[in-house]
Amino acid sequence: MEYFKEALYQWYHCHKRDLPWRSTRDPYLIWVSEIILQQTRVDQGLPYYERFIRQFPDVHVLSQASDDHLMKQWEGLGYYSRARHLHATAKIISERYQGKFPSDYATVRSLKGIGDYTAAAIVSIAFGAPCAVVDGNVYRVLSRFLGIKDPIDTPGGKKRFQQVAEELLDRNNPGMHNQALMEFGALCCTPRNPGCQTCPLVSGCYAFQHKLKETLPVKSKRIQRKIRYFYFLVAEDKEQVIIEKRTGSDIWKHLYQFPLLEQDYPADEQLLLSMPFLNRSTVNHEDTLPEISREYIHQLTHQEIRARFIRVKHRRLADNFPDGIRINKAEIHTFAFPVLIRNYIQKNFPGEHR
DNA sequence: AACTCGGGGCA
DNA sequence: TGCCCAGAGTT
Repeated sequence: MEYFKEALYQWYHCHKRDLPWRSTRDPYLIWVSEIILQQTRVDQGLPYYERFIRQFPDVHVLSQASDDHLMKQWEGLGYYSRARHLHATAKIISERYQGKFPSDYATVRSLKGIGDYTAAAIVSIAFGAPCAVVDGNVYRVLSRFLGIKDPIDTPGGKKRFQQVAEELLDRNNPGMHNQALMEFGALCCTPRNPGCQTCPLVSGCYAFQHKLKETLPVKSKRIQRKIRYFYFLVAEDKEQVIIEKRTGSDIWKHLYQFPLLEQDYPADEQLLLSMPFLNRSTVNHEDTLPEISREYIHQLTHQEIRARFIRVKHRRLADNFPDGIRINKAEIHTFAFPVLIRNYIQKNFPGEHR
């Protein structure tokens, strides 16, 4: 495997991208970048990273941030529990560790939002600790090059890949080794249309020789989507509109939305207009009739959201939203919304965006 | 072990 | 459309 490693490092030296978290060893910055990059492409995460560290340049500033401001910075990035865990962990580091980021794997691994991958990434990159990372890139590169057919989404398979990665690790420079493996998977050994023509490792690649580059790595399960129907009540008058905060164990926790009626099936329009929740917005003869928006379809990994917005323009918003939050429309852009709702807002609420 | 958490990019 | 992305937490 020395051939593999030498060729990989050579490739990395020539082809690595110039990314901001590569020019620092500040564990805080490494940590933030790793959390943002969980299940997120570099191209998508990069602008969020830049803005995030500008807003929160160190762990103390982050620990002092308000929840809403933090979520606003994360708006649109998805997997919002990452932001919550980041916040909680920043407080722990700021208080219990006096702002000094722990440097051993076990302690780092015990922090909220940091699993096996992220702990290994932080301690290897920031502190040079001999820990091997296993992420989607590593699964792909190792399964293809070595012809490992164990599924990557079962405990047994994960254990196998972890062992192989640890055996392969260059203990002289674990951070560089880990990043080289991942960068190679991201740029050359890609999920589809891998660059085998220009690959420096092709001569030893099991998948290439056996024409298995389309079938490796192996996954045992496949995802299935369920469809949910969301009907949002946009109750407003000239100055104000009603929103509420999402709680409970569901998507978009701690983001805001308009008062919601959810169904497992599409609602008939007449039925919709007679919905009890619409009565919360007392419609009287001085108000305009409800307007029902087009259907917004929002694809997520495990579900498809089909949403409509029922907009009621009141002459004067009554005090009948006990669990809602009454805000000035001019402030609506300071709250974090799911992308689906943000899209609606941008088209239907004039004013300064961000 | 199986589910669930988002959003965007790609063929 | 289905799959994937510098995965982690919950049940």
